[in-house]
Amino acid sequence: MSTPFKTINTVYDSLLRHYGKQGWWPLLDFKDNDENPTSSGILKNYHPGDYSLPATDKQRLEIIIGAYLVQHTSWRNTEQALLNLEKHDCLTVDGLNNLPVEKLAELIRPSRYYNQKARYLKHLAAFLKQQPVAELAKMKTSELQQVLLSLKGIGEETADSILCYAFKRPVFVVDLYTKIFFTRMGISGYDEKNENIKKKVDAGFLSENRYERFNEFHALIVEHAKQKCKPKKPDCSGCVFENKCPKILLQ
DNA sequence: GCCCAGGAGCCCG
DNA sequence: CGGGCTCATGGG
Repeated sequence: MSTPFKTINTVYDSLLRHYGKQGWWPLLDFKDNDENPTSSGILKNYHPGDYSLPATDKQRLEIIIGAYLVQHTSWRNTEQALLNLEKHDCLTVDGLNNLPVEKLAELIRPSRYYNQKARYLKHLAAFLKQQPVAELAKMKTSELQQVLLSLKGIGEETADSILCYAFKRPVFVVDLYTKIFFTRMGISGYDEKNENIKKKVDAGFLSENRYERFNEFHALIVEHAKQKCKPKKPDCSGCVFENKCPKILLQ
């Protein structure tokens, strides 16, 4: 299935106009204020339009850990797990390395599969002790992607999320929402390879402000999937694409 | 009670 | 490779 790059940009523009800038990736503390490191209990710290974030290695690490925790988990539960980690000074490489895996599992319990994720995060922390986030940030995107994919608990989607939101690389994150939305819209086939879907978006986003567009597009698709293009029960009435979407069935 | 959330590893044919 | 199973919280 071939999709003109014009279509990608039209869909992106419509989503952005309708939903606005999404402010991903949310951070507990985006002021980097040492006097108030725990974000005073505020939960959804989105930062719409501020693409200078993340600005520190601590913030990058927070996003990387959040990317593990959010797997197949609501952001609400993920936030709680992150707040528990921050409260116990474990949103750091050393903090994680000094924490027994059982205690870690306890702290991240609100996120699902916490025993598994605790093991993976211990593995991550041991790796980052040798290869700090600051070093990863210097790597080429393709090399960094291979490194991320070599870690237990990081698959294709999580690797791309980390590349885009923690390291600000121009990478389009393909998730199940994306496949469903694109299929219904006739942009891609449901069984189409992620690599092919990425190529279509890459071809569309050739202009300036590339990173910003990759950042917003995935976040916008997630928001649209939550509100309207829901996986099982799409709510097409009042959808931005109500009159344009061919509503192709998923099979 | 049901349903679903910003997935990945592993094992098998 | 692709399908099926496991992991195992909390809100609506």
